[in-house]
Parts: sequence; structure tokens; C-alpha cells
Amino acid sequence: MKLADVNTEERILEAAKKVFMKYGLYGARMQDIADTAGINKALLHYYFRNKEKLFDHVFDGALSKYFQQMEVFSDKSLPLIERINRYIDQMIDFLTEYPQMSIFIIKEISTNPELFHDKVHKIKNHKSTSLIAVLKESIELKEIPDIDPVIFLMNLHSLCAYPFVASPIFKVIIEKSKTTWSDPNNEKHKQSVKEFVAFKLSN
Amino acid sequence: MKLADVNTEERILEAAKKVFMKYGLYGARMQDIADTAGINKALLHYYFRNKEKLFDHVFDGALSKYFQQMEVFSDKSLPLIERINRYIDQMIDFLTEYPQMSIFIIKEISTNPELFHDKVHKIKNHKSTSLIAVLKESIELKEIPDIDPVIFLMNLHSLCAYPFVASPIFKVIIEKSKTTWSDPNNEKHKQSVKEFVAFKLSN
DNA sequence: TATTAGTTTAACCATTTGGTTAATGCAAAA
DNA sequence: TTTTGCATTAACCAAATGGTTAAACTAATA
Repeated sequence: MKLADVNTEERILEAAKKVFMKYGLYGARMQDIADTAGINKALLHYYFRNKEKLFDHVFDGALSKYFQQMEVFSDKSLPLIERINRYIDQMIDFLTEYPQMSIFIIKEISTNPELFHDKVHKIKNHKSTSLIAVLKESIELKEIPDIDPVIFLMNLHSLCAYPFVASPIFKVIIEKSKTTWSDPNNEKHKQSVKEFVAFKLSN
Repeated sequence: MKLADVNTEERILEAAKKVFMKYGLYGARMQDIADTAGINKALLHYYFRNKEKLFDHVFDGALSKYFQQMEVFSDKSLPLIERINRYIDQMIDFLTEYPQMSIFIIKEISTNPELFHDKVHKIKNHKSTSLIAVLKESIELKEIPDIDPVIFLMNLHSLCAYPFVASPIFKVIIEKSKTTWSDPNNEKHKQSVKEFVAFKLSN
């Protein structure tokens, strides 16, 4: 394969990301993707065969990157709270760079829940589950208070991700309340999540 | 207008809700909506003129209901923490009844951010802003600690809404961690959010 | 019973859609 | 230079799409 090929394929993928992220699988138009990539529409089929396969490619990549942010939970060289704080830093930085990523995943899961179930089992580096196991273990060892690991996990994810997901709603609320608010405020965001962690996990 | 008319219009709206919530404005098909409602497709145009107007009707309704959950923030007969706790109870109950509601709003905002900006200014019962004002006032009166009202608001909404938004992701994580988790767990959810509030707002 | 007004239907329309096909272009190898 | 294999293009296709139209239906009124 020549350099031009790599270029065309990548251009298609970048364009597809943009269009699928905005319109979803069913709302996106192949001609739009071709226009965005600056290529002839037939090339989409030449390189990716059909709309669904192109979407799969994009969605699988997004899922993979998303779950990668949770791998730090398995890093046994770090104490528990440090792993969680690393996750907070990492996830918030990741979502700052790709603000639409969470929304995209959530959107498509909402439309095709069964499909998601299949896909997520194909992700090999699936370390997202380990936080619950690690929390359970630490609870048994009395290193942390007896909390509900599932609730903690949900709260942690919620605090990290939802401000990005609901960003336009918050902007309007803030605007209407005549509050000045500089955007982005990652350090404040990270700090507030870490405070929550400290509150829940300190003896 | 006869009863049959009210019936047809309502049937269309219920069907449109289902289809728009799943596929969004651009992914939804008018024939699908008609099939779901059990009517002839031309009736969609007879009653709602075109796809966009039908969508507007559904989306405006959703937005309105969503923001209604925040009206309790303005209830001056209640102390601050009670208002917030009422909001927590209310919002979580609301999202339990309409689990797709947040996702729907977030999805459509993500696709059409400008449109949302216009629409949200038309909502009359717009009391969502008042929590920030109330928090500021209470901070000045030294009734609560000096917190960042915007961060607090974002965290509050995050903790309430995101578990519903990301429900399929959590289900997979929980399943993979071999944890038993009974669904729905509203009381635990509410309690954990209220604990957060108490943590942030107690002197 | 005939008329009227509103509701519903089936057929139709122009455009769009995802995908196919054959010809052409391009670069590398023989 | 010719051949080969891959990449790209423009035209095409059948079906789907949102929307329109006129006829038929229905119930209420005169």
C-alpha cells in the first residue's frame, strides 16, 4: 500500500468521525462524509465496503480509546487513591481533547443497545472492571471505609464525564445566572472530583 | 375538534417521541413514526406540517419537563439543603420514569447546538438558574462554606443524571466485574447524592 | 336527506440515499 | 515501453425519503 492509500483511508476515517459524531449512524450521509474528506463517494465503499462497516471502524476506535482511560485502575505500582486520581487527570484531559467522545458513545449506545453489548466484549484491554475489584479488596483489608463500590464507580464517572456531555446545558444555565465562568476550568473540575474521592475514601 | 382528533394527534406525538428518542431528528423516518402510531404517513403532515415541526414539538416538551425538575430551587418556603434534596428526589424519579430523556436532550443538543440556544430562551418557567444565585447568597451570609457555585451545580447534575445516561456502560462494567447489582437502586443513588451535598454544604 | 367541515387514505412526486459498475488514471514492476 | 494492480472517477441504479394532492370517508348541522 502506498502513502497515498494511507492518506485516503485516514482522510475518510477523520471525516467519518466528524460526521458520525454529529449525526450518528442513521443520520449521517455518505455523501457528507465524502465531501468532508474531499473524495469521491465511491471510495467510501472501496475502502470500507459499506456505511455500517465504516461506522463500526469509527465506533470501535472510540470505545477502545474510552476504555483505555480506565487502564490505570490496574496499575499495581500505584496506591489506590493515586490510581483514581490518575484516572481523573487522564479522563478529563482526554475529554477536553475529544469533547464529543462521550456523547458519541452514549448516543450510539442509546440507539443500538444490543450492538454495544457485543462490541464491548471484543475489547481486549478491558481493565475498566478492575476498580470494583480493587475497591472490594481494600474494603476487606480495612484500608478504606465500607462504601458501595458500584455507587462509587458511578459517581466517579459521573463527575468526570457529565460536565462534558451536558456542556451546552451548563453554559446556558451559567449564562442565565449572570455568572462569569472561564472555560475550560479543568483544574477546578479535577480538584472537585479529587475532593469527592478523598471524602469517600478516607478513614 | 373531535375526540378522534385528539386521539390521532396524541398517538402521533407518542410515536414521534419513541422514534425521535431512538434515532434523533436526522435518523428518524416519518414512515416509522406513522407505522408506530398506526396511521397513514400523510397525517403527520396534516397535523404537524413537516418533520422539523413535529420534532420541535417533541423536543420542546422534553426540554420543558426537564427544566421543570429544577423549579424546586426557587421554592423559598424550603431551606436550601431541603430544596436541593427535593431536586435530587424529583430528578432521579423523573429520569427513572423517562430514562431516555436526558440522552435524548443531550443527543439533539450535540447535533444542533445553535438550535438549542434559541429554544432554551423560550422556556418561561426557567428557574434552573436560581440555584447559583441562592448558593451565592448563602455563601455571603456564611450559611454554607465558600464553594464554587458553578462547580457544585455541575457536580449535582452529574451525580443525578449521568448514571441514567451511561446506564448501558455501567451495566457492562458491573457485569464484567461479577458483581451483583439490583436495578433500579434509586434509594442508594439518591442517598449517595445527598451525602455529597451534605459534605459540600455543611459548615 | 343534503350539505358542510374536518379527517383519512392511497397514489403520486422530485429528490436523496447507499451502493454498484465500468472506465480511467497512476505508479510500480517487468 | 508495456503490463499489472491498485486507486479514483463519473455515471448509474433501485429503493427510500419527506412531502403533496385529490378523492373518499365521517360526523355534525341545517
